[in-house]
Amino acid sequence: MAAAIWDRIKPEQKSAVPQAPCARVTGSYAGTMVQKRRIGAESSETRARIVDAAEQVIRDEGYAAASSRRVALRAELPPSLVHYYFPTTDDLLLAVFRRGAQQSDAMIDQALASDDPVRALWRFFTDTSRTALAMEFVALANHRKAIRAEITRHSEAMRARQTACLDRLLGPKLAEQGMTAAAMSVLLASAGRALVMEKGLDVSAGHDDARQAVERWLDKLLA
Amino acid sequence: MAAAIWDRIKPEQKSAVPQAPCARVTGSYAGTMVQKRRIGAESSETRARIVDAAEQVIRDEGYAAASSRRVALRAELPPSLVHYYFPTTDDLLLAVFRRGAQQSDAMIDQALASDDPVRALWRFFTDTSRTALAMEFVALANHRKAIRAEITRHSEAMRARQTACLDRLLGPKLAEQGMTAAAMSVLLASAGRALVMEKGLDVSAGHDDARQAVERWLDKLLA
DNA sequence: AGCGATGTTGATCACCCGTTCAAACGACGA
DNA sequence: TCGTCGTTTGAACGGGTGATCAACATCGCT
Repeated sequence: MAAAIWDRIKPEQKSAVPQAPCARVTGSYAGTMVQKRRIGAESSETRARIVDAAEQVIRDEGYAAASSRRVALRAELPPSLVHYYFPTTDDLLLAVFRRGAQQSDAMIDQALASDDPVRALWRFFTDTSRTALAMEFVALANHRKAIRAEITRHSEAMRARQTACLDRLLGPKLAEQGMTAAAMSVLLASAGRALVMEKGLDVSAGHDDARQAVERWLDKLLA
Repeated sequence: MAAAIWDRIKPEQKSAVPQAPCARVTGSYAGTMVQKRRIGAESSETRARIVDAAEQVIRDEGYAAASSRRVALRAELPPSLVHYYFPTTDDLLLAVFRRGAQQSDAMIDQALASDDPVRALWRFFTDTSRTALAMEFVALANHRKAIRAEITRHSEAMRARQTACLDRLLGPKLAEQGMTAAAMSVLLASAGRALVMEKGLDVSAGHDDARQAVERWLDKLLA
């Protein structure tokens, strides 16, 4: 009766979700912190292959399947190699996110620099493959603090850039409707995400109508 | 070298995510399938406590933390009791979802029956606690087929009900703007979800503006 | 009192996970 | 040729997880 009862009585004992069994601070030396462990070069081709595999796993099986071992399996590499390049699984996920974020940034830059920036932005927001991955990371953020911070940072930066651009392009027009560029950025992004998310669930009622409504609105703004 | 290589060479061996080690079909008897195992009554108070605990865990720590053992810990019950009432973890998650869905339905009914149904619906869409839980389930749907089907079913039903109601209330008004009730249902829901989701990430740029824009739009429609 | 249905418990199986480690491998400069 | 450094490998440790089982407790009914 002794131990078993304790196991279940204590309502809170540790933080959420698995987590590492022990801290990874192997080498402290004469008072100065030294490199905890060797880490593979960032330029390595193997490293890139691991990031690729991780992104595929997240895409295909959801972020919950993105364990270091499963990623290694997909990359056809031994699991320990994953940890050679990414000491922590968080490091790996962060690398995947950062690469995706960079690609998103590039796509947005391209959209905003095109000759029909607003509609290009709308197309970006409704781009299925990219948005689906982004949503996985949002879900991931709920219990991976390191990633959460990065997502927040990046989201805010994207919003700021889009808002500035939309304001430059449509500021006065939007004001006529009692609207701001910031609001437009939020609403366009939200509509796009919703369409993508629901499509992933095979829910599509009203999607064509909604899409048309948004596009009609854009037409009116750009007239 | 033998076994280890095999472990990592085979790119696909099993389906995604952990899963049970063996099928749960203990009792087949003389050709007829019989009850596989005893299952607790649906009316049980303990069962309700388990569902409560599961919902709390999902809310607080994300769905990935919703393991049967963690739920049991939160409910201060031995883990095997969870499996007595919910043979499969999917069963438990499904029960949590269904209860939440029922509550959502009730809230929507109440909103649509109120004397300002449209704005009440908008308030419902921006209700933080409920929407956050719903988002967890959307993420969950990516790799739990049983839950995915249920979410799809429920989402479509909700959409249909809202669309019908909005059409009755605002049909002509919406047509003036080249819009449909279905589009409005999609767009209102998407805006609400986005606000909630981003708030969870501590991203709030443009939120006040977006909220105001939506409310101004509703004002105009209801004028 | 006896008995079965219902609820509860702790132990156990087999598996997956993150992480670490010591040992090997391979290219390249001394 | 040797040593070194970056890379790769397999095994191991500790722990979490879904699921099952045999036993025990409790209650209502005959």
